[in-house]
Amino acid sequence: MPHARDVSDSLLRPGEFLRRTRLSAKALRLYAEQGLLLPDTVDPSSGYRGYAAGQVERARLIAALRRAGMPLARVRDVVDLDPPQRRAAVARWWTGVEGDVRRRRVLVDALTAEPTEEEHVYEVSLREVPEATVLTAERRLTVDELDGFIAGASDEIAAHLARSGAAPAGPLRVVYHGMVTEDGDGPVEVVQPFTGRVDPAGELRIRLQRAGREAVTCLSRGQAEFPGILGAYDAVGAWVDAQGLERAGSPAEVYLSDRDVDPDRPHVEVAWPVA
Amino acid sequence: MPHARDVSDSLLRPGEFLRRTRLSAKALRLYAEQGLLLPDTVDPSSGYRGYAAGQVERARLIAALRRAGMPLARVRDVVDLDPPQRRAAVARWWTGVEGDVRRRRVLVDALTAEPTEEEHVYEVSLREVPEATVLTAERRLTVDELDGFIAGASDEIAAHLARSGAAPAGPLRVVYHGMVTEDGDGPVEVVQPFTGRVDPAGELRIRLQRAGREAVTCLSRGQAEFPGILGAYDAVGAWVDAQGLERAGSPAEVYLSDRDVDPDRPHVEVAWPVA
DNA sequence: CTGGACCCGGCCCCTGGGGCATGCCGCACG
DNA sequence: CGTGCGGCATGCCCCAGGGGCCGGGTCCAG
Repeated sequence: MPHARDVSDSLLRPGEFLRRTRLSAKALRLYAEQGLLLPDTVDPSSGYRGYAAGQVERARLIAALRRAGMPLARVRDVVDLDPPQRRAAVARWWTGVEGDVRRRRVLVDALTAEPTEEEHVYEVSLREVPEATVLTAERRLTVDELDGFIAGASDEIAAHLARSGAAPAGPLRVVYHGMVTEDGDGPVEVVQPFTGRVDPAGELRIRLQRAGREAVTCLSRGQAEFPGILGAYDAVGAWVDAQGLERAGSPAEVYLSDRDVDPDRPHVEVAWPVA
Repeated sequence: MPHARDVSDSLLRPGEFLRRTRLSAKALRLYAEQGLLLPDTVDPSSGYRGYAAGQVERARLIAALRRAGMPLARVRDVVDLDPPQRRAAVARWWTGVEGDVRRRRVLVDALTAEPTEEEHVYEVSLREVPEATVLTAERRLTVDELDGFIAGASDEIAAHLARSGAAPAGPLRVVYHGMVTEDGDGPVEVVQPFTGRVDPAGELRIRLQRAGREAVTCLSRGQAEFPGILGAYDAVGAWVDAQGLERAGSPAEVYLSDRDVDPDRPHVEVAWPVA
């Protein structure tokens, strides 16, 4: 029999604790360093750690969460909750994971689909855009802030329109002013046409969008997943050039439907103003 | 208009290439260093990289695969395949990812399930084990080799029994000789009782398993997911002690069903020989 | 010729550990 | 009472897949 048993009948040396929890030595030390699973006692002279038998359960919980793929930072938030809250927190986290997997699956589906008629999938056409009064929010940002900004700005715009008694008149646009001409990710403008009278508020501005023509192609949600959408920009730009037209202003994405709808239905247009 | 356009009408400077592919500068340099996306030209004096316009497509493919979560090493294997093979390779990889997610989901389900009657879920009982002739494979290994060894050994055993005209007589057992008594992960033995005559082959050995008694509890697949199964070992061990019996020999897992069946059906028993 | 945009290489940081080397600790056995 | 061995600690380098910052070189327009 090993020796550690009779020192104190519930103080486990690391080796024994490892066997009971099937953690790795490195993991165990890491959790100790990070305060996630502090040893019951640490011998000040030798540095030897001792774990209480009651810590086995906590260690196994941590091991289970890690095996489920939960990051240590979140494990830290979760382990100290009481069981019902903990279950809820784990479920919330897992919901996010599943969402992420769904997004990746859409991408993979697009990558593994037979090309069928991928070439002439971008049917570009020309259309007239009437003058419109629009409520806009504009910001310079980097790629990772993009989704958050668009979601936040469109909510803000919708709320302000509702407060003012005005109504949206047409789909939401996101104009990328900085695509090629400027540095980083140039200004991005979220644009909502509306009818009625609205005052500016906070970062929201009102401007007139001039009438004009634009080249446009329509994408399903599957096609619009990054980075496939870049092909649409290329296609529209090339079509404009091929028609002998001139690109004027900045390209935009026009959102025809909310997120999370059928991936094969028309979802977004890529539009480029021409002169 | 920026300057880079007229040097060579299809040679892109990094900045322009970044905009077209929406990769990050760091990623682009990394891929160049790793030979995944080599620049068309590198100015020997300045080190400036230049990309051909035709490389945009490849870069976007890489970006898409990375966004789907494919590791760079696998991206490297996949990008150079011709499209049909590439689609197949991506699909194969994704199948593995989905399998991994399923495994994690089982764990999360177990962690988020209401405890209901978790305490007395381990119903331990005592049973007689008759003498049996068994074909076994034994090896010392570490935790990460475990699954592979068990799968390989059980296949090998089944094949050898079939070759010899013998038949399995009872479920497969995995005996953990090293659980507490020895270092690392002590020897693991895959044990298949059989009827008929069989000669030893390769690493496969034949031995007699003595009759005896064992304490045993039955687990569903959900309960058996690591590390929940450790609780079952604890429960069986504690039950043996509580009955005033003595643990004899090494604990074993008895596999009643194949993998990937209904997570709530009985799947595995944890058995501990007693004297 | 000078400013500013652009670009290079290098360094340190993150997560969640794996692996190795070097050296201490302390228990059992001879 | 020494000695050997297993357990344990510390420290260092490594991985992917980059992010971020710094110092300095490049290149083009005004």
